[in-house]
Amino acid sequence: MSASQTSPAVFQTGELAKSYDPAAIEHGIYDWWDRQGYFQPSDDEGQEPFVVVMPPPNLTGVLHVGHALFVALEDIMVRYNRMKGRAALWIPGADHAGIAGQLTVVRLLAEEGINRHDIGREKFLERTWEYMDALRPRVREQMKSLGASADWTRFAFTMDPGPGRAVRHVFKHLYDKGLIYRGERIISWCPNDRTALSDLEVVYKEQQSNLWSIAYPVEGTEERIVVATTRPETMLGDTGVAVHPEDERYQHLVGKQVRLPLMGRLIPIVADEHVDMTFGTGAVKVTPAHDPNDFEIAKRADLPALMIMHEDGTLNAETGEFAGMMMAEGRKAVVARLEEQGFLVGIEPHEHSVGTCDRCGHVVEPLLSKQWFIKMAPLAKAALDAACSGDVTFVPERYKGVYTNWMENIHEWCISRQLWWGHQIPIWYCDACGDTFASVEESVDTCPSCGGPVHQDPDVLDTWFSSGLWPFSTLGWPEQTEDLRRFYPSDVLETGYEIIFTWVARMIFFGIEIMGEVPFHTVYLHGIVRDDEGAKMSKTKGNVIDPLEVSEEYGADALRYTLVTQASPGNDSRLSLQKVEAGRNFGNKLWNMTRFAMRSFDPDVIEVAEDGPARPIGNLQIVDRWIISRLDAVTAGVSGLMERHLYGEAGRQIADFLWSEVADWYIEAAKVRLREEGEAARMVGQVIVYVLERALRLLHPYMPFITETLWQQLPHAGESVMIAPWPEAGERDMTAERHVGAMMELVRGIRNARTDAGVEPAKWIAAMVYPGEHLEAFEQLRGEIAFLARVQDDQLTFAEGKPEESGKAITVVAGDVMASLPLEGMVDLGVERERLEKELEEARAEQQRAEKQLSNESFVSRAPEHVVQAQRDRLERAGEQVAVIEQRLSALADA
RNA sequence: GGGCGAUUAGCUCAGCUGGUUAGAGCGCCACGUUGACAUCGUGGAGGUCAGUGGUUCGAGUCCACUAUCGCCCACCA
Repeated sequence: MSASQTSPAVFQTGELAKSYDPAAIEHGIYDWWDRQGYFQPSDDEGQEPFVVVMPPPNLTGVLHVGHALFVALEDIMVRYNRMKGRAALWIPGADHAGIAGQLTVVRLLAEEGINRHDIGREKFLERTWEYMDALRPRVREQMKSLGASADWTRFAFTMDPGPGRAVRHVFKHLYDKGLIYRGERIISWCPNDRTALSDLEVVYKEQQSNLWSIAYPVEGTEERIVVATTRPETMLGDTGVAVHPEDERYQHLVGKQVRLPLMGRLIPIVADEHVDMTFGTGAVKVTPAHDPNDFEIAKRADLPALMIMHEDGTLNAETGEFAGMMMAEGRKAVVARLEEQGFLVGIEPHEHSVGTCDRCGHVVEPLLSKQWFIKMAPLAKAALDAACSGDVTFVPERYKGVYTNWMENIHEWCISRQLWWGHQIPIWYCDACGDTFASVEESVDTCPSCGGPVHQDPDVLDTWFSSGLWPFSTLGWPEQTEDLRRFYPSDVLETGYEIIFTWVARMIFFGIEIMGEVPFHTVYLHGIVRDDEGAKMSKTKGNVIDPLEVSEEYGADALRYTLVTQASPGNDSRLSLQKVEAGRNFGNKLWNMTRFAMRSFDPDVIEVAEDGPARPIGNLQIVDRWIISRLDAVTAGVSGLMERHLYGEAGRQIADFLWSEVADWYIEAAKVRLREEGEAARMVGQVIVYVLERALRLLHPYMPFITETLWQQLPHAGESVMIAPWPEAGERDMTAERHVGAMMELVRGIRNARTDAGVEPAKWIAAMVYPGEHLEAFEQLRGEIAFLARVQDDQLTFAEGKPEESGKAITVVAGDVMASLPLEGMVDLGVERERLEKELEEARAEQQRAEKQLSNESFVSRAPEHVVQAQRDRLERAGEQVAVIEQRLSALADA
């Protein structure tokens, strides 16, 4: 079956539509690529793999514009490396999203009036799977519509059997090694979601609150000791008061007891170094079960921990009259009662940060609880070394510091969650002998030690546990698969800077611990895409830009191009529809350039070599040599930028080349020879096709759909631009660049002068040009110069020397080239004088700048020769300009 | 309390290893339907590159400090 039979209709050559319609071309191409098998890496062992593991989007909704950004960036990396001849593999996937996932389904059920506890765990999980299964293909389709060249045959979901098995193996490995343990400590508890959270799932928010001072009567004395707190309700759980051991104000009280107001129980006054003598009264209440510091103090002073809260955030029976109130309610009631009984001795406004749940926003309560933890110190050490040694590098580099700083101050990771949706902890308890053991089996029936009945720990793992295994769990680990052997470690991990800790760090230490090797060598970080006013996009604010709507209207190509080129690595960016529109306009420009090319000559006469249209040789005009040289310069520059991950700059340079050099100058100049037809036209065609085809290859990673469509229109070699080789840069032709540069300056100078003199744009004029060293070149460029500057062919003359006319003419000074435009009857001498005076001022300023530089002795002796020479040339040219303009001005004065 | 980033044209941003007169898109002004493109073309206006000091022959670019804004981290009762 030939490619043309199955290829999309838009590939059929023929007249292109007058304007670019992204929707018309983007549908259909993707499936064709897929059918061609381009998304899968070749089996060729000779090809070095290039692997990117996609950050798996949560299966909780549709994609947002942040997803579009990572798709664009990663796809650019993957397509570029594929064209470079690497066996490119981009592994797509999706995440079950733990709390977020469960919450989504809980809300959905709530709409049906169903509470998850009524239907039970099993039924709830069934519903969750239904939801996720329905969403999975949608997310996949959305990424496809953005052009993601990912290998869908390797698509992975964190809750699939493979990744699930990896989770159990890693858990057992760490458990048996003593790196996972169960312990009772203060954790962050979300009363709304009724689960423990890790430090990273708590978001601190500054809140204006109060600092309440409470007097605790010291038993057996008349004294009262005053403590300050931001959470007065926790006093119900106080089991002590602490002061600094060296605090002279309180030394006599240490060892005595206070009677806790409202509760009436006696609690001791203890000394602890942790207390800050300078803060508040220097005495602090100790609530071991609800504050991490207090818990530590209590451990040292051997104070009991008293829980005062239920898991739903209500005060428990220990709190007496306050039982049943929510913590916030309890606060008001406690304060009121304290005041009533005369224990409240002060309230002052105080700003402090309150922990909230990252997922639901509810205030988080510190709580003593028995949870599963990972001992981080040993894992962090290796992960830190990897960054310090350069095994893992960061783009931009500054994030290395963010990462190492976190690794150096790492805390234990609480991995158990009191949820239903997620990987159930593979720990089993024997009901007979009480044994606790980890198992890699999905289900265990009997205790391996005594054969008694067992039950599994009901909790699930933090969703980031499975995400942390992603670089190898997606490749089949713990099975020693062919994929694992060939594609681990991956090359670049591209993601948002906001998940360096939650995700990137964890993949690094898991990778090193489990695989013995870092999971990737480069971490590329992107920023947040904000709205055009710099605000984060959110559904509640109503400022979200839906990437799919936008790409439907302006094209996925335009969206991708815009997202990537408007941003720089690691920085936030602002997106607006206006910007995407500019991207679409660029697409239209490209479309019309190709359209012009294809209708200007017979494609059959274009010579095509093995790797594409043949590089034109032989009878080349200067402009041809110029544009090919420019293409080579851009190719080299862009390749270098790609290697350094400067994708935004690379994209801008490609577009800039196409628009302001190929379209604005080469194609315009080419019209002259295209009129001639025959061999001249054929040669121009060869050059245009060569340049366009190569530039389309450079642009392809950014705008895959339009480049494929247009590439198929042009004479080409191979099936698809997607698998065409990345262009190699040839030698530059500096001579051609210099001459054409001078020509461009001259043309601009003439156009400028025409405008200033008020010459009608349509009028063909006469010109006497003094090309200096460009004489020979300009003779060759005569037709182009005449056409571009709108000078009548037979009225364009070249002369040696400098303009000396005294008649009614306009003098043009353009770099080292000058011209005189005799415009009999059209020149307003006053206007011309004014214009020349302005030019004279500029030329003199230029002359002075060069003089100043050259008069600096140390500049001449210390700057590199070519820099000094450039100044000398500049001085000479400015001098000539000044002379000509002065001569002309004096001639005008005589007239 | 520590750390990081930003500050360049009216707006949004580039400017990679220091080197002529600092660029782009959008917006603005004037002109324009010349055989690809009005989703366009030609020309133009618009910047003491936040401030101060330093290094250097030379600084938007490197260093130090300051200011403003933003972000991250931290067991700030």
